[in-house]
Amino acid sequence: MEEFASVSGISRPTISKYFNDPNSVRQSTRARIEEALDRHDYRPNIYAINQNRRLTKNIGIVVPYSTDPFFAEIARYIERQCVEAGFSPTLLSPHGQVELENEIMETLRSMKPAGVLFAPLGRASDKAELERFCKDVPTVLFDSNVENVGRALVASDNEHFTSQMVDYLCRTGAPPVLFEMSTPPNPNSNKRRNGYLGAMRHLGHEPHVISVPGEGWNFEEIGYREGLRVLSAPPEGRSILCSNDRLAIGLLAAAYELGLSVGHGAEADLRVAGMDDHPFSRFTCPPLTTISQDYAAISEKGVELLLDAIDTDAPAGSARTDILFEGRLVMRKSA
Amino acid sequence: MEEFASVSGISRPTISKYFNDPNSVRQSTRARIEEALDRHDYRPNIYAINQNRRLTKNIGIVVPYSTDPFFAEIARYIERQCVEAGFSPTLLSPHGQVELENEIMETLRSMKPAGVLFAPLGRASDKAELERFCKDVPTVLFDSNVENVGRALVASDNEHFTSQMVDYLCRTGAPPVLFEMSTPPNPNSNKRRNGYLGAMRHLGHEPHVISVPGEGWNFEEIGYREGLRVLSAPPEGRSILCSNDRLAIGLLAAAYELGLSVGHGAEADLRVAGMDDHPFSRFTCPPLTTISQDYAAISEKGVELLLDAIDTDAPAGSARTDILFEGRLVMRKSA
DNA sequence: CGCCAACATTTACGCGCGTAAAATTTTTAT
DNA sequence: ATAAAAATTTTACGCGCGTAAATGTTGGCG
Repeated sequence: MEEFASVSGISRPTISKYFNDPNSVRQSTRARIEEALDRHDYRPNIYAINQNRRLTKNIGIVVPYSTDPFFAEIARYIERQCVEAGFSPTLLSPHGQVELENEIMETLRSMKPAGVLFAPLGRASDKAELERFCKDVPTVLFDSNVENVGRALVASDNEHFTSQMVDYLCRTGAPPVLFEMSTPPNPNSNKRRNGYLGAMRHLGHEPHVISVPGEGWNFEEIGYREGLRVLSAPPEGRSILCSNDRLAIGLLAAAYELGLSVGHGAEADLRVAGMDDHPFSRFTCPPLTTISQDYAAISEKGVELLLDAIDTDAPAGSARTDILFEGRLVMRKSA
Repeated sequence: MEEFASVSGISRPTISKYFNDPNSVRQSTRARIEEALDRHDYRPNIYAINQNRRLTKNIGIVVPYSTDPFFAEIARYIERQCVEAGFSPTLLSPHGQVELENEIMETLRSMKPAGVLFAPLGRASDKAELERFCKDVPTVLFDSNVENVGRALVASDNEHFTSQMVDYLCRTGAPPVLFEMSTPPNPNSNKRRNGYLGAMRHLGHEPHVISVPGEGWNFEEIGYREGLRVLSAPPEGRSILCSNDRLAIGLLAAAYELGLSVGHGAEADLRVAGMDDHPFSRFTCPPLTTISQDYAAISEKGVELLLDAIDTDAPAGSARTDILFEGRLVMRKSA
């Protein structure tokens, strides 16, 4: 930088200022710097920068399972938002393992990020550790809630998701049963079950929940395996609402294998609906009726709230900002 | 570190040595350090470390499309391998855009990584830029080849993939047509086409390639849209080999919509096969017959070759190590 | 017991940059 | 034109660590 300062005829502190914010120097100075810049292609050393800045320009993004297309997609949105805001996002994922989630928090600490967007594992998360982390680093939770942790929460209104879908299914046919995991790794499932129970009762129907066994994040596999079992004697009403699209994808595969036709036509054996608008649900057989989450809105709001949190110190004890997004019913052929 | 050195009763340079390699200090010293460590939970500042080390312990991983479950999955394997070898992996993805691929190379340069595992965009890649990058940073290509770039290549034997599948399909029914994109974003498609052509001729059949239009990485969408068109008059022989699983997933959705039954039974209208063993292909309707890539083997070998490349300087002009993995035929119900 | 090698310590410097304070120059407003 | 404001330069220090060289210490060996 010293060298570059001399060849560009400008002092080093000014160059430093320029790289922190090109608009903080005079227009003519900026032009001179940028001219010198493409003659010598100098780039400041990020490590030296980050060592000396108390706050780096890094933003951590944590998703529970990066190979899940849903999380991959939303992470992609968030990354773009961060870059546009002038930050460097880093994506980390514990792949469903608590120990890795804790390791990730350690890694993040040493990255001294300006802020973190965190989609926790949920049920499995080490809440004490998470709470301690959020005390030190401005963190916005997304997708999945952990009570009283973080500066804000941006998620879907999962209760409303199910009630929306239950409304639709009841309006167009028999009341649905709920197909879910008995020990879901993610707390959203519980909200969805509550939404289902409430909506069914509100409409005067008796709720019926099918809780299937299964551990971990292999939702399609669980949906398929348990689907084979459950569908050998399809539930009365023959309308099935799956707790999420990935379970539905497995269930559809099971229905297909059993020779059951799925759809909303009179001739169909079964109606199946999911939730999340998983990227693949457009290509299932038949295409899956579902509730779509607004990826763009969630990620935008999440980043916006994080940037707020970053430049306003946490007023200790102040209430967390919680924002829930409603879903959009996507009617396809499965229900 | 100064502080920690004094409370632990050991000199700072020795502490520094310890963090670079705990085995480089005497056993008794190591014990004393580690004892002090859990009393004061000190952690060295990575930015200061990386500034002073000529080579960081970072490894860059680049995949063309991180939301594609195939790449997400292989990236996950690679990340794990890197961590086990004591490195810090960073996953980056251009999401199909060349400009972003070039930006990523810039980002990587400033990260001063020990090495990079790079799955290039392929056809779209800026080859000159990529070549320059690989001159400066030890890089191992994977998945997709760019001629004479990088220190090694670890990929699937794509020609063999198709010939393997063609053999199978011909042995069990009519010779297949090849369903592919006319302008695939990835060069592997060309290898696969060549494999198809060669295998068909070798078996004495006339090859028949259906090249459908479509841009970008929305393979399912293209497979679906063009599938609807192509399957309105199914090709003779009614055996279709798709250039990759994602196209096949779209094609299966189209077949389903058109009421065509897919399978290898006598009563089926169509046989469909894919390639890659996409995580979702077990749950298509019917489950997709495909060629599986060995994720674990590819990632292991890739990391191994990169570590080699890292501690042996590139003998200028020396030949690149190319390793191709054979696929395994996965027989499911679609063909 | 004394010697040698391996390991630790002391001392010292430098990495590339942020940043503060004071002095100076340039720009803007009056 | 002149004063005030804004931007820049000069000077100087520190961040937290790697690393080299010289010196000191330890433990095992004959």
